[in-house]
Amino acid sequence: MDFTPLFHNFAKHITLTKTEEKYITSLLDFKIIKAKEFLVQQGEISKQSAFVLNGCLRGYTIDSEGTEHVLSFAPKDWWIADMYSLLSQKPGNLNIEAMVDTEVALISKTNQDLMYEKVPKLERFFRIIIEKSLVAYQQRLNDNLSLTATERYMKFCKTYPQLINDIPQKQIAAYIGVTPEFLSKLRAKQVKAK
Amino acid sequence: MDFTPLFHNFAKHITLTKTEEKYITSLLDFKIIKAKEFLVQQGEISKQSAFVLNGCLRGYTIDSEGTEHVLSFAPKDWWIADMYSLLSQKPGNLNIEAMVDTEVALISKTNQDLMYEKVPKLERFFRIIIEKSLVAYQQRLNDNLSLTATERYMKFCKTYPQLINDIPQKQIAAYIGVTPEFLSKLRAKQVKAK
DNA sequence: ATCATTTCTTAATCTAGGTTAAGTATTTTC
DNA sequence: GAAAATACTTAACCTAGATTAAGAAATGAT
Repeated sequence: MDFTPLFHNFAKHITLTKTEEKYITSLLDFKIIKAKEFLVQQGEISKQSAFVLNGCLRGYTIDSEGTEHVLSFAPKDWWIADMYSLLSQKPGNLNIEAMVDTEVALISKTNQDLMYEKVPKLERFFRIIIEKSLVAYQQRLNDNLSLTATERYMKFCKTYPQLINDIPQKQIAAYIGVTPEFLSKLRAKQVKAK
Repeated sequence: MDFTPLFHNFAKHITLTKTEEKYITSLLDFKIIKAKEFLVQQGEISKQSAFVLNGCLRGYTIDSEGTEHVLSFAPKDWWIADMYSLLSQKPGNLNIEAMVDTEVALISKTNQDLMYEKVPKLERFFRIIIEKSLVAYQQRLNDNLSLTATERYMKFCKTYPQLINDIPQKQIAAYIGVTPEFLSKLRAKQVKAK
């Protein structure tokens, strides 16, 4: 149960004292999520955010046809949560599932609010990472409005080179917004083009 | 030049003293943007965020084919900025244009950073509104991945009832991600269905 | 190692939504 | 208030990507 990667993450934007680190540690939970198990499932009210210490989670929704849509992958050093449910305290529609056995640091909403009071610097930290996340989602929405499936796939490959070989293609398809069959067709065409 | 709506907006999440309000006011600029004029254009490095006192702005990109994609409408009481450019201080790809004559309160990035130092409560305020914005973009991305054009149009009508009659249909089309011709077809079908 | 499950590929067929084009409102501008 | 510009509609035709289906390859469980 080593939270070092989390404190490295904090250190990217703020400086914490040893005392503050100990205090924060006291508010964290550690959990191992086995492959294919869930951190949250749709319909539940989310109680916590997760920071991935190692392994990989994915957040996805299931639409009325039963099709999955991946909203985010969270490999090592990424934050993930059903922000909608966490903020509104209403049932969410996100499933957060482990793609491989995954270790996470968990912060409950209650403890996060406590942390903000006791260590106001964290308010800045989370403002900054949420800003970055917002920019990424705006960019991705824009990509979905303006790029073809092929362009989105190529962009995904550039943006997540480490994930390409580690995750099933059907998950990439569910992220860029095409069927697995069509992604397969695209890739076959690209190979020929070389 | 009346910033009252902005302080009402702050009051939704934090409480400011009169002194703090005066200090913040000293860091704001007031500007009238005439219809069809720009607050920012793609290629520029954004220097400020805007809060709409009255009127309406829209943020859109133009893709390689010359097609416009609306990322956000900002009517009265909304915040808008090219967050990517503002945070990275690199040239952005967002155009922010007034749809009608619009009055805005502007905060430069420099002054915003100053404000965070002097009035740390604002750090919380902006964390909260950015969180909400993030949830909205996640939801919208999910809608674009999982809903049909008709469903997205109906959802837009529910979400922005006040905008429906005030903005050109082609802007709604550029927001939900269809051509104006196709939106026109959808609407004709809906009218018949009644 | 073997069987079962899941993932990936290929190919034929289909469709939501795009494109092109031409005509009809509706605004804007002077 | 007439002319020009912009927005909206309709319709014929087109295409990127979906669907269906069936086989091949990879992974996992026992």
